[in-house]
Amino acid sequence: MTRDQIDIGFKAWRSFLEAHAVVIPRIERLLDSATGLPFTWYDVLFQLSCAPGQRLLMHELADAVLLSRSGLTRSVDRIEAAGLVAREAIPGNRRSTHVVLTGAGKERLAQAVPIVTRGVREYFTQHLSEEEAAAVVRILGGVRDHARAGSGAEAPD
Amino acid sequence: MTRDQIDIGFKAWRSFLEAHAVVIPRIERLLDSATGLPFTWYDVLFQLSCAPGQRLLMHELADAVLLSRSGLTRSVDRIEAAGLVAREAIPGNRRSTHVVLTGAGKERLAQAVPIVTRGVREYFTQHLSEEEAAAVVRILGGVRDHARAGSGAEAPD
DNA sequence: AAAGATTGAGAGATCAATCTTG
DNA sequence: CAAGATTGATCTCTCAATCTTT
Repeated sequence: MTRDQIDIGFKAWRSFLEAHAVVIPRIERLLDSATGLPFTWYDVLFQLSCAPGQRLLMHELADAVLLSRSGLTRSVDRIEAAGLVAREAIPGNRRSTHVVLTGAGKERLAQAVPIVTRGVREYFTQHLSEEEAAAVVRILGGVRDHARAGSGAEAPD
Repeated sequence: MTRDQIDIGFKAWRSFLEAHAVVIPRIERLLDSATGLPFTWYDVLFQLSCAPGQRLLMHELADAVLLSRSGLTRSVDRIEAAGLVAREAIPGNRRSTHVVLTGAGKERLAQAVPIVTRGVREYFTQHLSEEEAAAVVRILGGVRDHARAGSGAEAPD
């Protein structure tokens, strides 16, 4: 790796960190002021809505929403207390639990989706041409996949 | 914006979120196990080391490290208690404070830099060609700059 | 013993309110 | 009053340890 590559690589890294640090709070703020929903709650509801039967096992949901197992337990506690999801026992499997989207959860998500969609477009996709979006998918998708697979000994949880 | 653009834009957004969610904990883990330093501490020390006189005002530092004002106050409290930075009064300006890197802070940073450099390379820049890194700088840098500038009414702090 | 999920303890972050200085 | 920084209250996350089921 040449000197220039090191420099441009470092700049890419900082752009990545800074874009995240700027965009995420903007979208959280937008979502909260419009719906009172934290972004992490939104992600839980959204991932459940994408799943068949609108339900997932706790550990499947943890993987989907990019949270640790214990972090998800706390989060689901709160979202369940708010009535937007429910834990359901699974017949014939007493060590796993399903998390299901409730009717109230669906309604709340339906309010939130257009807000988030607007925020993501305004703060992120608006600046990307189709080619650039494809480049981001390829580049950052590759980063994600390699980091997940690589050096398995360092996997969390 | 066409239908395909919406889809690819959404995929780009998810890749961005997921890459961050996977890579950051990996690097935090690496840094912590090698030096005992949290990544946020590292960033504070690093930003100070880049500044002339190795010192910055609190609000300058807050901008540099991508943390809220109050978040930085707490963080500097802890780092100062550990002896790695010091607050210094500014002659002729009694409402601002300088944060300065101490000798111990420099040593600690010197240990940490190669670790972080290695982690960033392993989990991030390794997968980027020079062209791709330049694309990331251009694209995500643009996202960052527009989000910072745009819709000023929503700026935090 | 391993998988799935939860809990206790502790650290860190944010918002809104406050204090001080200019 | 505005700028700079801090504090109080609250929320959420993570790690390590634990409990239950297979």
